[in-house]
Amino acid sequence: MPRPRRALLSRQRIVDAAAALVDAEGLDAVSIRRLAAELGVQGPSLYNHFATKDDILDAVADAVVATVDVSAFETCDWREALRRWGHSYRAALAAHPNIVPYLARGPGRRPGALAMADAVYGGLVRAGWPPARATHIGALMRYLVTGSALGSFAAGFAEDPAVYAEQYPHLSQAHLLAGHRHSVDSGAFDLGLDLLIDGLDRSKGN
Amino acid sequence: MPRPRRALLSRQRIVDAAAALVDAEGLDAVSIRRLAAELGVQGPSLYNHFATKDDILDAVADAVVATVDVSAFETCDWREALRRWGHSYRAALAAHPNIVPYLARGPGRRPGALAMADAVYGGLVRAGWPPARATHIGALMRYLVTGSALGSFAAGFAEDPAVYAEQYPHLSQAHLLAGHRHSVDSGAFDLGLDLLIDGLDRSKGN
DNA sequence: GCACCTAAACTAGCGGTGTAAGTTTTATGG
DNA sequence: CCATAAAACTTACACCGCTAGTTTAGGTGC
Repeated sequence: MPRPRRALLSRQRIVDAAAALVDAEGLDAVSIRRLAAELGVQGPSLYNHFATKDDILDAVADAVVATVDVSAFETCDWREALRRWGHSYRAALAAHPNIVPYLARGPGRRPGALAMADAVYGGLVRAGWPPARATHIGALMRYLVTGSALGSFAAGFAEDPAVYAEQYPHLSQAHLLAGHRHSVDSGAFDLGLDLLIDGLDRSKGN
Repeated sequence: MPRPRRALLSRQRIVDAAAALVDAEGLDAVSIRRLAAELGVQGPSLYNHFATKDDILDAVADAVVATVDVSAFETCDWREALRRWGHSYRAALAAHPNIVPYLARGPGRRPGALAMADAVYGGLVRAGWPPARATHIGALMRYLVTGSALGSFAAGFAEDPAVYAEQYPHLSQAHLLAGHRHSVDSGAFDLGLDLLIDGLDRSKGN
């Protein structure tokens, strides 16, 4: 099949299909040939629209980041804005967990990530934070969100109690963690967000 | 070459070579054949010692985690212990940044990670923290450390100011971040650790 | 001391990967 | 109306993780 009368592909269609495939079957399921097959096309055709496979995944990752809601920095107190942003940020990653390892890898210099950084930094500076401090706060939030979205802490423990009995005396209840996985992970995140915001609030007056 | 008079390989030698290769050239440089070549051997020979490539990388990751110093939980106040552990944990990952994306991916059920969890959880509970809270604190620290070790925040910004001028009004100074990369990243981590410990300290009395 | 079994290397090869090169046909701009 | 660019194609390369089967050295029981 030479050039068709109407284009079969577009950047948007490719990104959408890649995102769906990542969500459904994970990062490893995304190969050029497999993705092309989902689009009814041969593998190398994708290179007419993207230079490399990573460019495709970059676009998928950025699409996820672009869904984060930063509007609170326009309308709310900085405390409430940080809280809403943090929850929205984490929720966006949690909605597409399979792309998170990729997203966390490289620096996010794409439009969605930059727009988010712009809104957050601008909001914090407008609220009176010194630039250096605003940078640290933004970085810190990123650490917390990506760290929590990346690997479940609770899932790191086997469900078989026998694993711990012998060698790890304090982990005798650890096998229960996997069952409460979501509440443990979100509880830890909420704790971190609270400590962070309260601590900043207290330090601001000084 | 059939079986040699003296074994050429051992699990330890393979892990050491893999760690060196990861450190020197990154995760992508580690292929079975390449790693074997470093060891003066053909690729499939490695499968006499490890079942899969991931098993090798797991061992590398666990060796890094095993270097984290948790002794402070035996000798110090929980506040100081958390601080020392946090710094040691982050330093261990920062010393081998290329393995971090791999480490952050999967659950760490290997001996080094479990020993660390055991010491931390045991220390916090001994200090009087309720088990659920101790779990959250451990998880939170992991989020902070892996989040900060994983991707440099500062490196996410291009050094070319022109990138920002048009579209991102608040990021006009962002091109300077890459230059202060380390101080920005460690400053944000230190801020987070301080806020976390101070906040916990204040909440403990209640 | 010999037979046996396992260990640890090998070679060959399968199916899959990302991507480069070159081909063909269609759509479009000067 | 023709030249050019676009968008699909096919072919092919070098590499990937891993399996299977082979060969020989080392250690163990009779």
